This record gives sequence, C-alpha cells and structure tokens, in this order.
Amino acid sequence: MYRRGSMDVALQLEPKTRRAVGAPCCEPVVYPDVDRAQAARLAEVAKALGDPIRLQVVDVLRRHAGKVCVCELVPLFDVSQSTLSHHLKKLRDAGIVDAERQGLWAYYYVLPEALDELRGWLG
Amino acid sequence: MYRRGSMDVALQLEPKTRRAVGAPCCEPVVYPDVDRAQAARLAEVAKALGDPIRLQVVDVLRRHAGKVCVCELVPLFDVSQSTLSHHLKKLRDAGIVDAERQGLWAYYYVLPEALDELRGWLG
DNA sequence: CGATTGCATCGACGTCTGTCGGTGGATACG
DNA sequence: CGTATCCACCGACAGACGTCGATGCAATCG
Repeated sequence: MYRRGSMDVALQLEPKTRRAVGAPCCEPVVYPDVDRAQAARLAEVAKALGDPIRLQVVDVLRRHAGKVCVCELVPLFDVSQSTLSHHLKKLRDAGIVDAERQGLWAYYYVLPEALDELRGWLG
Repeated sequence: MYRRGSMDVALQLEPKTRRAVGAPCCEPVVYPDVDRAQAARLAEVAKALGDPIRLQVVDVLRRHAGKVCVCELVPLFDVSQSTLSHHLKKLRDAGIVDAERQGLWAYYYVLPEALDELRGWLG
C-alpha cells in the first residue's frame, strides 16, 4: 500500500543563489507527510538492526534458512539468556523475525518482508 | 577487505534432537570473531539510519543526487536547527554522508559505500 | 569596522536502551 | 507427583539518545 515508485519525497531543491540580506536563506519547502509513515517504518527496521548482536542474530537466522532454537542462539553471544531474549523481542516487535513455540523450545525465523522493504529503499 | 562471500558466520547448527536430562540443551558453538567487526560496522550504519529524521535526510540527499545546503534541509523537518545539525553529525560519524563547506554554507552529500555495504548484507 | 547570517557545539533535560540477576510459567522427564 | 529445563518477563541501573535554547565562530554584507 505504501511504495509508489520508491519513497518520493518530491522536493523542489533549487540550486542556491545569492540572497538579499534580511531575507531567509531558503524558501521553505513543503514536505509531503505521506512518506513520514514509511520513513518511520524503515527507520524502525533499521533501528532494530542497529545493534551488533541483533544484526548477527538475524544473520544467523537468514543463513540457516530454517527455524532456529533459542538455546542454539544463546551460546553464540556473550550476553545472558535474558538479554538475548530481550533482543529477540525487539526483533519481533520490528517484524523482522517471528517465533514458534514447540514444546519446551522456541524456534525463531526471519520474516523476509521487513528486510526486503529496507533493501528496496537502499536501492 | 571484509566481505568474503557475504558474512559467513560458519555455524554448525544441527537440527535439535532429544537430549538426556542433565545434559545441556545444545553443544556450544564456537563463534568466529572475525565477523564481529563487520557486524559492528553494519550495525553502526543501520543504527544511524534508525531514526526517521536521519533516514529522511539520507533519502533527500540520495534523491537529490547532488550536494544539498543545510539551510535547505532545516525547513523540511519539525526540529530545531541544532537538532538537525546533531543528526547530520551522526550521519557523518557513521560514514553515510559527508559535508563540504563553501563560504557560509555547508553542503551535504551521500557517501554511497556505507549504504552499499548494508544493502549487500541484506542480500 | 560592526552587524548579520549559517552552522556547529555546549549544557541541560527527560526518555529510551542494553545489560544483568531474579522470577515465574509452561512443558517434559522419571 | 516432584523436579529439571527452556524461555519470557520483571525491576534495576548506568549509559546513550533526541531534543531544545544558548553560545561560539567563521564568513559575508554594508
């Protein structure tokens, strides 16, 4: 529903010219707030990836191309289990991963759409 | 110098099997710390993009495909000039943008390499 | 020269974040 | 049943973050 072209902010940025003293530097440019929602969404995904541990978790899940048990994730990182659980929640909240409980274990996997959105914006 | 393949964490993630009680859930997996540096770098870039204003600033700069004066950026956002300057510094520190002073004005532009790195990791 | 402008930096503030140890609930084993 | 295990959640706490107004500084204008 977003994504019309890419994220067209549609700015009129004129090359700057000398201006009269007392006049403001630049004409104010109207900002289409349609894209703010998408910018907020993209930033949310980027923010979730903005921690080395979370980024590596996503990397492991993507590479594994399957569902990975939390107990396999924990020994990969030098943080406590509760901290890793906290990171996994952040990734879940950002819609980057999801989990599936299976008996005693929780299996995590990547939801590729969120990453695709970001990659799409990156070009 | 990084980038060997992509970011190969080279994990041995076996499908989980039933284990004996008293034994730990999973064998600890050695983690090659070569990739931690790259993960830290990617996370640094992602973190810098993890704010809606900064992401939109980068969007404007990329779309404009040229150097944009700070005074043209300021009216686009609902934050003070000092706040925007702070965000621009964050983007500079992350290596995503750079600036060039020209007389009284500062012109910002995107350094595409940082974004390329992240896009490369995203697949 | 003095005044003004564009921009970065400083100091302050409330909030968010990453980390931990501890706790609790659900499930599985014996 | 009791016990052990996996995992999410709950404080707590130090540090980082986003924001602002004020200040500083260089460059330009008159």
